Amino acid sequence: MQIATWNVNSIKVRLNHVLNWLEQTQTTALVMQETKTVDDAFPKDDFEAAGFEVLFCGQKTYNGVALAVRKSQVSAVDDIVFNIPGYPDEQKRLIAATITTKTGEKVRLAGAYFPNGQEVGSDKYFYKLEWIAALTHWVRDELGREKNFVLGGDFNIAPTDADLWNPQEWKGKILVSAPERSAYAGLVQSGLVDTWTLGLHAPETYSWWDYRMSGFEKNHGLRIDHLLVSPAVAKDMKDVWIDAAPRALEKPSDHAPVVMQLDW
DNA sequence: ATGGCGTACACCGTACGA
Repeated sequence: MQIATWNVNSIKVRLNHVLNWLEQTQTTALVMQETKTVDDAFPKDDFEAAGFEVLFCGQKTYNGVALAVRKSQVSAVDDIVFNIPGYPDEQKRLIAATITTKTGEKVRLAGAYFPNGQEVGSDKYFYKLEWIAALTHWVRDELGREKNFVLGGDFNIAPTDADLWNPQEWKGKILVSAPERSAYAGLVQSGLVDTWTLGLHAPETYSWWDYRMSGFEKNHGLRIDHLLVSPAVAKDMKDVWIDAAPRALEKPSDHAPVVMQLDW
């Protein structure tokens, strides 16, 4: 069983990339961010025709999240959540559901699009920190309820300097500031395992590259998309990687999928 | 210091991203 997260930067523009990638990789469940479309315009029929059940929580122009599961491998999708319970928010940034596989495994899967924060000290920055605090609170509750839990998404945080191609230029800035990194660590410490720390990875492996200045060709990237899992899931994890191939296609998203393979 | 590129909305440019 394979679970992945991908910031698609517009589901309408990226629809064929996403469906082709799901077909090629045979991924079981995918959470998507920055769908950038209202629910009425989400390409639901295209996902269903490709064999997926899809849930989505979107808005005009910005943000928006979705979750697709392969029907041939999943028998039930329950307890759907749109946005953080108890944290009223116009911005659509969280989706979750409990998935039961045909082999009888049950996993709570959440997909998150963390606020970008724009600039340290800005209103958007404080919203980012507040949003992460609310998410952390919710995750703690969820972990008490379901032993198999996966949180994937665009976290908009590079956890260490090894996750930046040019750490000296990012020092103290948005995506790397100490309060953001500390919020990331706090989220992990609420009872999750950062899957990236379980494997050996080539250095300079990133999940995002700027469209400008040939960022991808030069591998001038950041690693800001992550998969965090409960200990029970970590125990059955076989591998985790970033699939940079879709970033090399025509009209790519600026993010690449992060993928994890489970022993299920 | 700025913009460089891409997307959305809808102006014929602005907001936003990371």
